[in-house]
Amino acid sequence: MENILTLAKALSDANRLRVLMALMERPDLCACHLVDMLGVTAATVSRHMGLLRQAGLVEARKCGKWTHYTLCTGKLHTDTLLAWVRQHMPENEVIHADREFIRNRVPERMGEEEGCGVSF
Amino acid sequence: MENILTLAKALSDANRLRVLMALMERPDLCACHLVDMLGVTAATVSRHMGLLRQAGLVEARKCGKWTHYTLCTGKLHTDTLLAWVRQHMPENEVIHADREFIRNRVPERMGEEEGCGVSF
DNA sequence: GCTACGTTTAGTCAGATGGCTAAATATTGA
DNA sequence: TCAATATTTAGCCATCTGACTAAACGTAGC
Repeated sequence: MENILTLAKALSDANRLRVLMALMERPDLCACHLVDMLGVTAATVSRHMGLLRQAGLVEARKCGKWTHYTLCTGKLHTDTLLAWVRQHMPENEVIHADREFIRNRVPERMGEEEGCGVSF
Repeated sequence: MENILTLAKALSDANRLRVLMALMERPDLCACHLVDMLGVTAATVSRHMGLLRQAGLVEARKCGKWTHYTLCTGKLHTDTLLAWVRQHMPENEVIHADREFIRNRVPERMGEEEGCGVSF
């Protein structure tokens, strides 16, 4: 039950849902992108990502100064849950704006070595 | 997003998960059964059921003095979500005990007219 | 109408949650 | 080493949540 509870709580916040949708649109976003996209402080992003990581929904990869996040794949229960989120998330303004933000402000391919490659 | 948020929050409580699992085991439980099963007050059960109802996961049917609850079916997003819960809920002690409770203390077929038919 | 019983609502309280700022930590580059 | 930048941790505060009690509401039966 703990596992399901942890996953449900991880989805129980609008900003965390936005992050998950963003990572479906563009894997490998780094924290500084999420700070700008959500409009909250780096500290707040850090805590949200910690929760998503603890729930097993995302994994972090340190790349120099930057931390890149990716959706976890390969586990049946989280794969199914993320598919459910993607399928039933309505196309609202916020999600649409986030998608635009990513397309306009986040480079298509982020270098493996040189961090996120953009300064905001 | 609201809808997904509401559903995620509905699943974010151990007692509500127990209720959902109980309703999968035995549809049509009435509030007094849930009061005994969860070991909380009727007021608390009432609020939990209100949240589950608002989320579109259960529906209530008034039968004389008693209120019977059933899982909502027929909507893709909630059907999928409930299937996910059923499939990935681990067989822990609490869930097992609840199942035993239902088998031992809740009659197999509850009358349509005469309420839940048991007194505790 | 009155009583009994099941449920809901109102009001209160403790603990969890999400946000912030400030300080600490880690890494890059001069 | 020192400064700059990205992230995390600690500490604080406002709001949300889940529990309770007490009171209100609804229905059945006398």
